[in-house]
Amino acid sequence: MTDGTPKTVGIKQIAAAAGISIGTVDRALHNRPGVNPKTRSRVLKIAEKLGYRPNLAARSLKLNRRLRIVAHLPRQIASFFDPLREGVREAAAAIRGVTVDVTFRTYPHLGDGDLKLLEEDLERDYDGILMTPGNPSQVESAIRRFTERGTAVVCVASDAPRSSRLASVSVDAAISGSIAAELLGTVLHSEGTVATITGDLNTFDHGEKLRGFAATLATMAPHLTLISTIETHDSPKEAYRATLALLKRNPSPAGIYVSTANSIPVLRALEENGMCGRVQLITTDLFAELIPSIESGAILATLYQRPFTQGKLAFETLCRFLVDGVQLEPVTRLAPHIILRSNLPLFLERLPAGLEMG
Amino acid sequence: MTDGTPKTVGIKQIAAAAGISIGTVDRALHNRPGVNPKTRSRVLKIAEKLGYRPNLAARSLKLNRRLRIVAHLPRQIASFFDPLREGVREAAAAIRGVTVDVTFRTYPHLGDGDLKLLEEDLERDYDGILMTPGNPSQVESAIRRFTERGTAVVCVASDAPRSSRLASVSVDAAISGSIAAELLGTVLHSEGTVATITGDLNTFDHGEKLRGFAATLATMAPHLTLISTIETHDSPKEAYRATLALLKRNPSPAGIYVSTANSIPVLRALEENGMCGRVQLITTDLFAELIPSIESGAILATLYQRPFTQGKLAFETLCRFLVDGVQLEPVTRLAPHIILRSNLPLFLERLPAGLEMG
DNA sequence: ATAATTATCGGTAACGTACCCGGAAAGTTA
DNA sequence: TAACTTTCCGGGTACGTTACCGATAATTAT
Repeated sequence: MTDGTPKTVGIKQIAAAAGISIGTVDRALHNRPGVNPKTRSRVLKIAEKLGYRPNLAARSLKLNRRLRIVAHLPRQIASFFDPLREGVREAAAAIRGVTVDVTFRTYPHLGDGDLKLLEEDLERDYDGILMTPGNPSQVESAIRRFTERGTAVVCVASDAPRSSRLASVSVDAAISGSIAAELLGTVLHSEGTVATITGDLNTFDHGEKLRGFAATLATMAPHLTLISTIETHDSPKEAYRATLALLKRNPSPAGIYVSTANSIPVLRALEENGMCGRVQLITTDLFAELIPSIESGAILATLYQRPFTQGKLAFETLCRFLVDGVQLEPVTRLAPHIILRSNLPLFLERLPAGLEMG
Repeated sequence: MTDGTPKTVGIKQIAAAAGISIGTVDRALHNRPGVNPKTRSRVLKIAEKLGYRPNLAARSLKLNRRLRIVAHLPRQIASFFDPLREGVREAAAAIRGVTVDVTFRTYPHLGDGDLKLLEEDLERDYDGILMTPGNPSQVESAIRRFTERGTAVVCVASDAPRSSRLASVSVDAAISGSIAAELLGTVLHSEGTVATITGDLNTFDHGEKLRGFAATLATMAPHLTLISTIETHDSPKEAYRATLALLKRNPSPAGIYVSTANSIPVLRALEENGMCGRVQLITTDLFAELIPSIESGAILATLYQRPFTQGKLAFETLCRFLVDGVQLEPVTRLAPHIILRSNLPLFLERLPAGLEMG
C-alpha cells in the first residue's frame, strides 16, 4: 500500500533499517552461525516488513554458478525423442539469471548403450542429468551413485520409481491404455474382439499401457474381448508380419490398439487386406506419415505423448531444483492428448519431419 | 573437446586475448557505435573462438530491471479464471534474473468494468498487461494506447485479433466445437437431433465454438441434425429453464453440446426428466461439481480449456518479450483436453474448489 | 586479577557486465 | 600551424550479494 517509493529493497536496505551491517544481515537471513538470536529475529522481521526479495541474479553472479546438465536420450524413436530434445532446448534458452550448459548425448535405442554413457558421465561432474530409463531396474544403482555425489537425476518419458531420482516426468501409461479401451468401448456398440500391438513389453511402459487397456476394457467395455497381444520390438517388418498373422487368425477384429509408434506397417497390412474402414484403430505418437490416415478417418484416435512438453517440463523441474532449491512435484504424470480428425491441425506445428524407426 | 581449462570465458578474457580494453569489447559485441569495424570483427572472431557465452546473471544484475505487470481478469467464471491466475502466479514465481511485480485486478464479469480498469491503468506506467477481452472491438483503442506508450499487451483466454496486442494465448474455440461434433458423430450411429447450449454468443468465443460445431457436424456427422441453440448468459436459472423448454419441444435429443461452463443446471434438468443416460452430453470446463457426472458416465466428454496452462503460457510470452525482447508466436492456440471417464484422474490435481457462477 | 577463548558484528573485495566520462589519435578547416 | 571536430578506445564505477578478515565485546579459564 505504501506506493511512494517503489525502490528495490535489498540486503542493504534491511541493514540500514536495522542499524547494523550488511554482513550481519546476510548471516541472519541465511542461518549462518555467529549472529545473536535476538538480532536474527529482528532482521527477519524487518526483512518481512520491507518485503525483502533476494536478488537471485546477484547471488548467482557472486557464487558464479554454472550449471552443467547432460541429457541422455536414445536416437531410436525419433518421432518422439526429437521433439523432446527440442523441448529441452527451448526451456534451456528461456533460462535467465544463471548460465547453463546443456550437453546432449545419444545412444542407439532404449536399453542399449545407456549404461555405458552413465558410467562415463559419472566421472565428469555434472550438476544434473536428464535420462530415460530403458530398463528401470538396471539403472537404479547408477542413479544412486549420481545422487550420492550430488548430481540430480530427472527421469523423462519413462520412470525408475524405486530409484533415488529427484523427479520424473512422463505421460501416464496406464491411463493411455484406459483411454484407448474407453474410446473403443464407446464407439463399438455391439460385441466383438479387439487386439493390441505393442513395442516391447519390458520397455517404455508398454506393459503399463496394456494393463490399463485390459482393465478398462473389462469394466467399461465388457462387450469387447481382448484376443491377442503382439510384440513388435520396434521392427517394421515384424509389425507388418504380425498384423497379417493376426488377420489370418481373426479375419475381422472390431478394434486394434497400437501402443507403439511403430504403426505404419500395421496400417499397410490392414490396408492391403481391405480392413482400413472396417476396424477401429487407435495409435500412438504423431509423425508426418500418419497424417493422411488420420485425415481420412482410417484412425479413430491417436494418443499423443507430448514429447515437447515432457522435455520442457523435465528441464524446468531440474533447473528449478538446481537453482532455487525448490522441489516441484516429484512425479508428474501428463495427460496424453487425444488426437482426432477435428483437432489434428493444432498438432501439426512442431511435427517431426519423419519417423525413423530402427 | 578442449577440456583442459573449463574456465569461464567472459568479456574480460576476450579483452585480454585481443589486447584491448573491456569497454571496447562490450561495444563491439553489442553493436554499439564508436568501434573500428576491423576491431569489431576481430573481437567477434575471438569471442566465437573462445566460445564466449555472456553471463546472464551479471547482465541482469547490472541492468537491474524491474518489471511491473498487471493482470485484468474477471471474477465471474471462477472455475476457469482462478486456475488461470494460479498459472500466472506459478510462472511469475519461476522467473529468475529479473524482479517482476505482478498486480492482479478483477472486475465483475466479462464485458463489465474491464474498460474502467483499463482507463485507470493507463495512468500507471506498467511494462506489460495481461487481459481477457470480453468485447474485442471495444478494447481495441485502449490496447492501442497501451502499446503506443510502450506497454506490451497479451490477450489470454480470448483474443482481440484486430488490435495491436503483442500476442494472444487461448484454446482454439472453433476446434473445440469441431471436437464436440466429431465425438457425437462417432458415438451416435443412427440418425438423430442435437442441440447446443452456450453462454453468450458475443463473448468468449462462444460464437466460434458453435460455428466449428455446425461445420463439422455437417461434414463428419451428416446423420445428425442441429435443431436448437440456446443462450444462457451465464445464468443458472436461465440455463435450467431453457433446458426444460428444449426437452418440451424435443423430448429425445440424441446429443447436447454445452459450450459454457454453466452446465450444472443443464444436468439437473436432464436428470429430473430421466434423460441422463439417454442423451450424449459434451460439456466445457472442469470443476468439482462436475466430477460425479463424469465418473458415472452421464457425460460423454468434457472439453477442458486448460486455464492453468493458458495463464502460465501468457505470462511466459509476455516476460520473454519484456526481458529478452524475443517475440514468441504472436498467436498461440492450445488444443483443448478431452476429458473422459478414464483420464479424469489426471485432471483432478489443480482443480478449483467450486464453480462460482453469477 | 590477567590472559585466553568465544560470540557477535563491521568492513570490504570480488563476481561479470553495462555505461559513462575523459583522453588520445586521426582527420578537417581556417 | 593552430584550433577544432570526429573517431576510437581505456579507465572507472556501480549493480546486490557472498565470503572472508579483522575488530570489538562478552565470557570463560588460569
